[in-house]
Amino acid sequence: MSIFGKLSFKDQAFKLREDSILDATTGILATKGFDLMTMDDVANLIGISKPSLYKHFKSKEDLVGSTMVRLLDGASYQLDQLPETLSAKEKLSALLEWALRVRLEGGMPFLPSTSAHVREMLMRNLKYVGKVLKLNAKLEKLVQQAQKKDELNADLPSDVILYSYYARTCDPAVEYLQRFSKMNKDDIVKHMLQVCFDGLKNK
Amino acid sequence: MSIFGKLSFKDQAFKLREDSILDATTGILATKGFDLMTMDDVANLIGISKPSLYKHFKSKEDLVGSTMVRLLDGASYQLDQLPETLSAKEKLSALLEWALRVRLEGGMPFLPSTSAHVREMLMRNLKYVGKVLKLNAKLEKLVQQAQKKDELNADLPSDVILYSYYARTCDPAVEYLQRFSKMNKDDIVKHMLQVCFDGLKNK
DNA sequence: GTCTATAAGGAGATAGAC
DNA sequence: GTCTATCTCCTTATAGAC
Repeated sequence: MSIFGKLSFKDQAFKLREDSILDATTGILATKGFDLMTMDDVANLIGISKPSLYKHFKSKEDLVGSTMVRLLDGASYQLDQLPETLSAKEKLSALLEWALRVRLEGGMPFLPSTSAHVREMLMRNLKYVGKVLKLNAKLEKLVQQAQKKDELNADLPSDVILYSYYARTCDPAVEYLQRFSKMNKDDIVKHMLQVCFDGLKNK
Repeated sequence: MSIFGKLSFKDQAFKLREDSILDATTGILATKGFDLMTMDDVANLIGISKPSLYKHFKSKEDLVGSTMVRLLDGASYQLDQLPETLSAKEKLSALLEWALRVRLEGGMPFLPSTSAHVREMLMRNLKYVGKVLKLNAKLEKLVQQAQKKDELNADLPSDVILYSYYARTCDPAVEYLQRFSKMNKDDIVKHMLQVCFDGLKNK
């Protein structure tokens, strides 16, 4: 009994440390990106040594994969939490809003759009691929529902809408607005959502 | 006279080689990105040795800067060539179309949006910065003209439109469509333009 | 499990021969 | 001006002491 308790506590502590490693990784990935993030960066940020870091994650690839998996879990959770009363388009909008706010708080985009290198690496991660496919299927369905109900443009191919939707989650305009305009976060989100669904042209 | 001729010929050959180096760099940047592009990649692709490459460009930073400057020159040239009969919005659309086609042909986006690291590097390049500011001023003016004539949404802040416009020139949806859909280039361009100006929602 | 120290390899940049 | 060979630094990853 006391052994179980001890193990459980140890496991908890281990899990907590892993979470803090993932937090650090998320922040560094958001600012420096994959290629420039070093294992030293991560270890130094949380005050452990590099070998200790490797006790938790067996490689940089593993560490980043785990980080992305956690992010995907967050997105899926958000999507599942949305009230059923929302329309398909409203759900898509709400999830995009969540993703934009995550980024504005120092998180990172959950699409590895930036680099073919990173994309290929993640595609070797079965856990990641599984979760991506599952989330993708849900979003694909939402897009098609929204098109059927004329909430989204039914003249556009579904994949054009879906890929453009993904692209908006990592739209660099967000960083530019955050850096160069005096706009607050709420206004940035509001405008990004409007641009996504209504476009740049006059209504 | 013959000396002048010889020098001029040498200069021409030099210029030609430099152009082919920039071509190679453009292609590699488009596929691998800055961080993963090595000077060996560039040298090998055009069949010269690395030291020869360094005779033309004194560093990787210099090489990439020169490549971006040439790309900016191309964009400015395109913009200046557009007939004066086009409206401000039509000019913006035509330039975006040009940028998308450049990317579909294996070129690269002309916004270093992907990486803060690359952006900072380019900002140290005075020639690059000068040309960016000049092009940016022209585009800013076009955006404001289009808003005044109600071709673009006047309710949106100008910088939201401008940054979103830049973002569309490097929209990752283009690569996804090119890779995963059977769509031809003309259709990709058409849809990307529509999504940019009209958004995802039903009209 | 944590650290110090280090191996192994990659990539920017250059020396020096031709 | 071009190449072969090399320097130097950085980064991933691990060996081995405690």
